[in-house]
Amino acid sequence: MTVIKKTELKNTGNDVPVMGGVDYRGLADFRYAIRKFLAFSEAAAIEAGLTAQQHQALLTIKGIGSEQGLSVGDLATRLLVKHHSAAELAKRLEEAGLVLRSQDPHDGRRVLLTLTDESEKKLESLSGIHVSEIGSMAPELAAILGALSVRS
Amino acid sequence: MTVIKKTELKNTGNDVPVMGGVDYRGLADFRYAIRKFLAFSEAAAIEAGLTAQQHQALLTIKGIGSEQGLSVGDLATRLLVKHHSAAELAKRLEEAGLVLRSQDPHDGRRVLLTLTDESEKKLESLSGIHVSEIGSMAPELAAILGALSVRS
DNA sequence: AAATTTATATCGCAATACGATATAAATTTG
DNA sequence: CAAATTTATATCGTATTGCGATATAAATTT
Repeated sequence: MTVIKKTELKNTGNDVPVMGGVDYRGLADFRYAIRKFLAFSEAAAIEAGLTAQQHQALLTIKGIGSEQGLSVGDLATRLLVKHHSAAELAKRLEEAGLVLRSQDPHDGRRVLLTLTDESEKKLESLSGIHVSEIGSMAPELAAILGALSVRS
Repeated sequence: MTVIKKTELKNTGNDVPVMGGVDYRGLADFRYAIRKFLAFSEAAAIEAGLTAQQHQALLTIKGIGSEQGLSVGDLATRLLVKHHSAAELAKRLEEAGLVLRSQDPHDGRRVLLTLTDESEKKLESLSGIHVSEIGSMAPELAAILGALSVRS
């Protein structure tokens, strides 16, 4: 692992980092891109009367669940949170009238979540906006990823 | 805006969504990819004795800052948080011995943040791990982005 | 020199994910 | 087939963290 003094490879612009050095600028740019997307997304969700978490839960239920819905456990798996965190999220969603809970007929322990008409509409609208935004940011993101992957 | 009954376009596998429909599955996959990356990153940071926020702050200071450091305000801008949230983060970083604060000689209001030797080492190690991980996930992410961008 | 603007800091609050724990249904086992 | 174990969800108290409101201090404008 070659360590080079930072004074020698300081990024003062869009320079390509010195070979062998760690591309801190590229990594920082990648984070910034992710944060920008998440900030955009949260603002859109809030605008629609949802929290960012609620929006993502709805999207997961709709995108990953079957016709019968998605279980709380599967929601947790997909959101990468603990099962009881997903249970709490599901409770809040139900209280807000955004999901319906139903017992899985094949397994009484499981609770299946489905969207309501209201959340269905909100999600459809939000999803359109998001596809557009992702389309706009994709080239930049691809460039960042490419630059980071070259010297790895 | 064409609305198609969900029963007609339910994603039961890796099917390409019906033309004109919203690609909920693709959007959900994109979110999942982001969450996986962030979860990986947080675990790596914790492993190194940092919180995810501290790690990202260090990366931003190193990747975006000049030789003299990065101001609290610029850190806030890049992390997309409010200025006082960045100030609190900076305070915690200093308490943890991960950054040094110094007054900007050209503007007494500004506080410039620089890494300590310890955080410099931690960041270098973490950054190497991250470049590898990003290299691994890049193809999948590109595929998801491509699929989402095609029908937009 | 006073007023305004800019940069950072402090305080109390709210949201949310977590660990520990509980309940209930399904599965395994003796 | 009943007891023990495992699996799925729910509840409670706690800790972290970002925010709004507010404060302080330095720079800039008037």
